Amino acid sequence: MKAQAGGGGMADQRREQMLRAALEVIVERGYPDTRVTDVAERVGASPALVIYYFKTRDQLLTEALRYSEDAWYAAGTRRMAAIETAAGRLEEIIAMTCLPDEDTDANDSWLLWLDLWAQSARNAGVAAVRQKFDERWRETISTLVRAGQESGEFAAVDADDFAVLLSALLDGLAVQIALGDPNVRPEKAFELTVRFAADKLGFAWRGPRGGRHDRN
Amino acid sequence: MKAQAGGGGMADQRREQMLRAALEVIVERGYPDTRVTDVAERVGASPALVIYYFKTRDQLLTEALRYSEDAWYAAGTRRMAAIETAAGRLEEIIAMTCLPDEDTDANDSWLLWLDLWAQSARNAGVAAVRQKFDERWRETISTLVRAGQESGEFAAVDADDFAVLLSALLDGLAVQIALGDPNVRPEKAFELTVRFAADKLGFAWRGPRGGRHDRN
DNA sequence: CAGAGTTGACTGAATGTTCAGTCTAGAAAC
DNA sequence: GTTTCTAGACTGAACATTCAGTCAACTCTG
Repeated sequence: MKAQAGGGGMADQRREQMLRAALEVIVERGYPDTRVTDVAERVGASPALVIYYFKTRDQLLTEALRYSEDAWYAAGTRRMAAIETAAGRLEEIIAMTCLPDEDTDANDSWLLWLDLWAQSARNAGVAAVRQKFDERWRETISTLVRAGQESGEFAAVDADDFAVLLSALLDGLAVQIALGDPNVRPEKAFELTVRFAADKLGFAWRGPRGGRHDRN
Repeated sequence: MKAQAGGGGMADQRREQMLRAALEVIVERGYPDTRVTDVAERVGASPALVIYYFKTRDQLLTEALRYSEDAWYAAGTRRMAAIETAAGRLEEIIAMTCLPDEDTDANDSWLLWLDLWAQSARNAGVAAVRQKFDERWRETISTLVRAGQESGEFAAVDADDFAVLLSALLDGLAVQIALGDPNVRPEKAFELTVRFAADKLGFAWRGPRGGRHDRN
């Protein structure tokens, strides 16, 4: 029964395992209803061990959110690095939030965001995670826009304003998509958003992708 | 539901008092941490009485959310009725979600929305409230757009697509505003959004002005 | 290299608290 | 005098966190 410690980095592995388990539970039950016991069960350990690693439930959950956001951001920048045109990179950003994806568990990210926002209102730790993430993301967008402007792909709009607008739009659409609103299908949301961006930034868009994942 | 009418709806008054109290507590503590006792205390009654009226905590909270959304929607349509031009009405809609307001507790609405969304993911009752509210709101926008098109104020864009876009944008901005993101000030959000709408619908906007919601 | 000591991972059984919801019975209204 | 409203005391379950200690794998030391 008891999986005893083997070699050295057991602890780190265990921690990460718990973080991932916590994310699963948060998606299933929601942040406030995620119990230490749930996480413990999922990694085949006792609740006491989870507390042993994270000190408090709140620390576990906050760290789990940070872990998830970091992973999402990293995946995003990794993907964008593989695309040459600014327009293509922008399209990828939009696709990441609008379109479900099989590689990552991006699907879960949406639900996680809802919890992240709701918790941010009262939990300082969570608020910090969100703040950092949002800033980073808007920064990514505005940098991308400036790059496109320098290369002549994009028109001369205010990059920061555009970043605020686009990120807000994506957030709003993500809510609808996460909650499965029948009036806002992912493909539709994607198309509307790209059209919006193309219109604002003045680049031509070649229409909806025949099949997404025409991987570079 | 079993409003016995009879001699003065004391019961109805009590109910509404409790609903309002519940909303206050939800804003302060968040939906999941709102206790029956909190609501009872706020109306100077016993927890047992609150349960007597609402049967379960969940029913109380769900009904409170519905109550709030209905009130917000009603306030919105009431205000719009007083404005003649479609562009003016649209501006009012945007102002309602972006700008803090002294009459209503609209400020609270934003935080309420975050909870509403997060709960919608797992609570069917709350999900129903949200679904209905969103649909109604988008309907309001698209109807307004069509009216503006008939009167020649607005260009011929797809009204439904525009409604999806605008409502998502407003939702996304509401998140930032609700959480007090320093990079997204209310006035800025308002201006960006009106510009977006004016651009899309092809009407002229006379720029930000102190004339509108001047409370100073 | 035996064994004494040390450490890190781990657990089962409390502990204490927090709440939603119930029960009993009294007060008010009709 | 029955129905409606109300409170106080209580129950029962759910949980986070603590505690005291187990167990195996190490590192010394003589």
